[in-house]
Amino acid sequence: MRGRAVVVGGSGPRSVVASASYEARARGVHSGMPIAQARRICPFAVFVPSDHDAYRTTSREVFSVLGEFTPLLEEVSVDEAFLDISGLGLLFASPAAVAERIRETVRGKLGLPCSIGVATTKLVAKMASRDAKPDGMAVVAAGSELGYLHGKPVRSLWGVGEATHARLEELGVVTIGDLAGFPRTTLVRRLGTALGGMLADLAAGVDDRPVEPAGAARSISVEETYDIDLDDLSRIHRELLGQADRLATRLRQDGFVAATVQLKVRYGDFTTVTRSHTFAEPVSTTPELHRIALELLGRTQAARRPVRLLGLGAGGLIGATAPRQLDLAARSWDDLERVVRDVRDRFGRSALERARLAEDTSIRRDSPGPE
DNA sequence: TCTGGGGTCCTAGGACCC
DNA sequence: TCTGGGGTCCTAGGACCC
Repeated sequence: MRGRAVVVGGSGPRSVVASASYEARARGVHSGMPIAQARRICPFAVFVPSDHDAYRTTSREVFSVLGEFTPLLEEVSVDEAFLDISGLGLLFASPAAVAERIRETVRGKLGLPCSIGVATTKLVAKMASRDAKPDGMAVVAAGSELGYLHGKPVRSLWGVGEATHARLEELGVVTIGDLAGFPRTTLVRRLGTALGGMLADLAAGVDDRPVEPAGAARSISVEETYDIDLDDLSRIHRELLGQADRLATRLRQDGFVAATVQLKVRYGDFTTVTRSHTFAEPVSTTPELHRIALELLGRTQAARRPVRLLGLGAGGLIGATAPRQLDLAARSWDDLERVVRDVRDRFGRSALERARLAEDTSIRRDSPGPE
């Protein structure tokens, strides 16, 4: 397929383009575009389904190569990472030399091209890497960041999407240079504290975000868009059972239990609602997740309105083996008594006592356990 | 043209706590 | 009888990224 227009994505009527070769992109195909549209504008392209297992495997191989250069590696997606190479100064003649060696190694070991942007900040490195595509390298030397940034369109900034772009356009901001000329207070007022502040910084070339290796996941979710909208409640219940099962499997694989469960429903007209619930005791099993999903579903208009998409997510993730906080926020005296009994069974009679009795010196602390 | 799936982070209002 | 200030957590929606 080398040299041909190739479009990767699902085969269903509602599938979108996951990725496309540069030949296809030249014809106007891009990620997120409906496959049906891609077929219209590029009928002679090769259409192939995605193979996420293969991408995951190859991704690990590439990251493994990158990890040999530095442990300061932040994976952005399956095919993209930041590397902090500031510690490699003694081993290489220049940052560009590091980048060239990485490209050679990835090509030599895995037969894959890759593109690299080299710069002093994450933002500029990210933007330079786009300039470097396909299969190249781009360096923005220290000190030349502002000159590099200011001529570019604001939309090219990482963090400026369609919505923010539209609002900036209303302000007459076209380039990053325009943005840099705007008072920070105006940006904060119009765009909010976090976004306004960040854009003001980025436009000024200020970006001290460190390269951070990924921490634990914050949420896990599954979702599916149906080829034909669902309007049968029993079918919807069954779909949610399948999703509960998939979600439970992933939670178990990754070693998590979830404090929060979220249901997502997209109706036929594309409006999307979410309903969530947080529990004192985390959940993780298929029956639990399914029961909760049905409860949450009851607070939507699913089936009364046709359903295009269903999704189930888990948040508030806690390591499955982590010690659990006993539920002291008991909902009734019965519950409270049960908790007190449980605590005393585990830690001894003196582990818990009523505060009103606390001055009674007869209460002994006969174990070094929790107070 | 009719819009995937899996994530992260932010905002705003409200409940609740001290 | 009416009411402060500071904080956390939850919920729902939304923007953004690949």
